Amino acid sequence: MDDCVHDARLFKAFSDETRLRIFGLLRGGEKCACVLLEKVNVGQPTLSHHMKILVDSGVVTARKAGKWTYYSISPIGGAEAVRTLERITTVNQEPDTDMRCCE
Amino acid sequence: MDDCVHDARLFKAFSDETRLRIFGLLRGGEKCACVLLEKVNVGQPTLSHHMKILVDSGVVTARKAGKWTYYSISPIGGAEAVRTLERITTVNQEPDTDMRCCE
DNA sequence: CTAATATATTGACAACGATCGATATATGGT
DNA sequence: ACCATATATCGATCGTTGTCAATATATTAG
Repeated sequence: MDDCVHDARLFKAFSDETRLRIFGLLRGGEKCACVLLEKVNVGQPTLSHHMKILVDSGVVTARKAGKWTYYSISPIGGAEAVRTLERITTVNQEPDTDMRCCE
Repeated sequence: MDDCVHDARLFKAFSDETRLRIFGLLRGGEKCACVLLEKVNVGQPTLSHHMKILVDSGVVTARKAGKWTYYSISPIGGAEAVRTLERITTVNQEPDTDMRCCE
């Protein structure tokens, strides 16, 4: 039911400004790493580091073609992340009993 | 349209295991800080620190009553976070033009 | 007013993460 | 085989953040 560790790692993928800028580019469709590199203002090893985080958390997929690697948003991974966030932020129907504090 | 800085800060709220455990408790309804303190395994200053982050990012609301402070999930803040994540992970209808790399 | 309780703030510290330069690996062209 | 290009990995650095102990503030009870 609640693996907070897993979910925390998932949302860490979205908690960095550079990675969100990468998402902004990938929203326009699949991109080669070299295109991302010239649009995002980080060095090549740093981009590689970010792409690994995004792929490992399942929200981006990598497709290797020859020398190049193409990245795109995973619709499934994205939808799962959204559903996870919905679950986390949704209040239960019947509230807890006996969870009041002193007073 | 895209303030990555703002969004990154929003998702940082969800990127910590302890804060997700707090959400798990708040899903059962409004809770006093003292109840959260005895359920979550951190010290009082640390809990206070986490609650500040959650309130500042708009996903949790604080209600002060006498000595006690009651926290609950903000349905509006939560829904906004979900919509933000939906936007980020949704691929555009018509792809970018001229964004291919060499080859 | 004083004491007790609830929460917030401060300061310090350790762990983590983003970044870079250097280097390694992989692939295709000549 | 050699070279150029694309991406990954390594090691170091530095800023960020989660944590706690100590202290401050706020509120209620007596």
